[in-house]
Amino acid sequence: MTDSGKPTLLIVDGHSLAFRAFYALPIDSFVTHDGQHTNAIHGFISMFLGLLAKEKPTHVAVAFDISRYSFRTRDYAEYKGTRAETPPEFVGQVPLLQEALAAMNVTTITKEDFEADDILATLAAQGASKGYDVLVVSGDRDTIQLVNDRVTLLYPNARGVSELKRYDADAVRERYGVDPGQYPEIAALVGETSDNLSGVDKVGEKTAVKWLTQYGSLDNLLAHADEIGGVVGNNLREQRDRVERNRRLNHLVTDVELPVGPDDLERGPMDVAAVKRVFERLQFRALTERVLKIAAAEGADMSGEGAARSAAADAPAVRTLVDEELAAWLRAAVATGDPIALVVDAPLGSLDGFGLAAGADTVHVNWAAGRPDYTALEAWLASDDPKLVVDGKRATSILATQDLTLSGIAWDASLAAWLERPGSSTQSLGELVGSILGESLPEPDPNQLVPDTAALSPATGAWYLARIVAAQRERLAPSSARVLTTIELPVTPVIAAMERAGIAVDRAGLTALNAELGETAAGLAVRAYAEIGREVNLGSPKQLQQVLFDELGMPKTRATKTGYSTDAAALADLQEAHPHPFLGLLLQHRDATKLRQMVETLERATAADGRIHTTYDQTGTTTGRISSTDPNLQNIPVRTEAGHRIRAAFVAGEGYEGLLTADYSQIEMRIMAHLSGDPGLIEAFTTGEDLHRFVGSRIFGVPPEEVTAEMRTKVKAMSYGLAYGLSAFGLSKQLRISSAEAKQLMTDYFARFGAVRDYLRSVVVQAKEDGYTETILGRRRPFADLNSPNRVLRENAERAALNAPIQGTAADIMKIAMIGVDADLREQGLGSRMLLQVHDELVFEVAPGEREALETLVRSRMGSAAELAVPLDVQVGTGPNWDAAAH
DNA sequence: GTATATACGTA
DNA sequence: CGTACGTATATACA
Repeated sequence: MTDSGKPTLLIVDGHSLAFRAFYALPIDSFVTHDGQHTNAIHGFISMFLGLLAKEKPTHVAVAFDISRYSFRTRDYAEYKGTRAETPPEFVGQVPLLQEALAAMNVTTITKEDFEADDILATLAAQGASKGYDVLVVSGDRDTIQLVNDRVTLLYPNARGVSELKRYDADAVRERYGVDPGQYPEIAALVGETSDNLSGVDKVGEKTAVKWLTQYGSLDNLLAHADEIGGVVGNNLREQRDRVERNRRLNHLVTDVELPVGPDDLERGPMDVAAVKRVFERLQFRALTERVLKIAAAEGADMSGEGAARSAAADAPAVRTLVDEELAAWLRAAVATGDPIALVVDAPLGSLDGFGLAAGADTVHVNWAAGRPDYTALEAWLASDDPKLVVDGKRATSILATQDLTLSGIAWDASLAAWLERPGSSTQSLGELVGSILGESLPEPDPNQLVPDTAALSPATGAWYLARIVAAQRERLAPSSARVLTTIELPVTPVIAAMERAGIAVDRAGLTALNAELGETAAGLAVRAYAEIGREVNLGSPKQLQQVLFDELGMPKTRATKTGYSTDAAALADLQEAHPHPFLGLLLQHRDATKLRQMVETLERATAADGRIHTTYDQTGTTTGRISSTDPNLQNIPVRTEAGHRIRAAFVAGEGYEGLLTADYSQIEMRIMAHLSGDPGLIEAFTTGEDLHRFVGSRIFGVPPEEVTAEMRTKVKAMSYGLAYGLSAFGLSKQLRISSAEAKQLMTDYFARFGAVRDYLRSVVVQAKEDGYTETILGRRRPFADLNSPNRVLRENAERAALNAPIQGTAADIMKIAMIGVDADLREQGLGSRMLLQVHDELVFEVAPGEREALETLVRSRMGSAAELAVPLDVQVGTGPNWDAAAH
């Protein structure tokens, strides 16, 4: 800060910050019309403007690396050798960033044979000696060594570049336990993965600090290395040369010859015309306003250019409304016809209030349950008047706890963000502000018990939300917007209702099963111990490896990162090659323990109402499926005997006559038949013959009745594997047949169903061209690695791309069916309700006397959810519990 | 306490 | 060398 009156020198490591920004901001959200990616530039400039505003530096420079080669790579060729190729989307961003900085009249510095950090080190040393307050901004930990009384480091946190952590000498001492100057000694001992510098094995920060504290310096430590005991001591002595090399390399040079010194870096007025030109080319809008605002404030010549528009990025003031004021506000806001942004304020899960934004008009409403004055608000919430929300399912659920209905959701920023980038993790409102608007919300530091920043008003949140939605509407692909409005928004309340309903469980049954499985497991463990003559932890892969490979001398299995596999498949192989009773007991023990654990989880998850309420994640998958957590009810066992008993514990609740399950049979294969248009496969689904028998008869050239069980098994594995990109190798492994036979099987399959192969190939080709796949309903999934030079990455992406339209279309169809079923249930005034969704299966609770009506409407809605070239077959079953209702 | 690796349940 | 998930345990590091 300049409070001291001293000049402040701000020096930034351009590459490291741009690179951090590149990974912090979505690649696809920042692309100019001509395809130039700009996310790194945007993130950097946004951060940089923040620094100018906050730190008010009098002198500024940004240093860049020239290449990945420097005097350090000559010393140690592998230095930074593990760094991946520069991502293609990053290419070109640095020169543009340099142009932007030039327009802003910021000096950029490079130096052949040195890294940017050396430039920072040199300028920091010069600045400090000339009496500047120096601020170093870098994402490279080596710059910690530059910190002293005059020099402060600003270091980005893991999330990106929008927040910088301030390291003065005290902060470094607190964080690392040593003086800044000694940090490189820690780093030398520990190593730096990102620079490809390995440290002393088994030595982490803690040990390094302990040693340095004890011996005072690295030199002294090395001189007394023989005093250190244990494995680490040995490692230190044996790997001393690594330490010395690391220390040599992480020392930053403070006397690089530079064309400029600190005094030459005084900030001058920006070239407003140039700023506009460059920023226009980069297609930055909000950022242009920010930079022009700063330029104006600093007295740049704005003449003839028109002053920057008034502060659009400043949130308007918030009013808190009650009673008639609120009713009037809602009337007026609704009358405009524009949607109102709504933020439900419930940080701890219970409703505290609302934030509303209509244009720049932002209001806050405190919630007090049962207050009659909220009639207008309640009516508005339940109305079709358009609303913009974030995390609509959570909003819906929280309102439901107060018997409030939320309708009229016209846009959900969370769903839109997910549809645009289904691979990204779910973002909070604050994160969306960062990733979409490139701004940052003032958020309280989560590490502070007593926050020093006031929490953001939900009304201001709503104002940001409206801006986020505007940006999303602008850029979301039309097909994705269609998926949002026709599938995701309408299915949200259906999912929320399933969560609220939960499913009843037979607690006594679970408890009994738990005890029984516990005894079984204990008995199996005792017998297993007897077989090997000692007790081991059967749940520890490490100990099992010891027993199997060292003590029992079994042949080595598939290699894992930490040794050899002991998974079920590996144990089955072992049993064949080297039979031993221990193996069978171990497998049975695992099974019993796993199931027992699952039963216990279910018992613990049972709520006071005797039901289990899972949470569905509508934005948790890349393909469009929903996932289930706390507990996961989409992976309840089904195949084994004990699995059936667990499912039998899911029952109809009080007042219901039973459960009904409805599932799509072979929906993915049907979708594949439709998408490929393969006449053979389409016929398979229209003849009424068993699918795998039909396909088997074609492949093996025998009549359907002569397809043996073995043939059917092979065909089934082949068919299902196709949609996953299964290889001949994988097929041979799974079926335990020779790879020649597997290859022949695939050849025969494609000879009969050639269009399937053509289709699967075309999916990948098209995805390579477009950069994304699309389901029948228009749901997109982007792929980055389809053209990667890295074969593993590329082939993984190819398989995922091949699967995405199939799995995704199935997910779309199921969601459409759920929307239809839910609508019918309400329209027909039925009391039956939807409880669970397991990807291709729905579970319902049947109200008395409604079994037939329910089955009819479920069959109808599920069967007609999509019009494919083959029929959608729906299997329905009913019974007192989930197991009995299955078929 | 947190992160990683392994194993395994479902569609 | 088969897609998509979530959860549990052990283990190593803090």
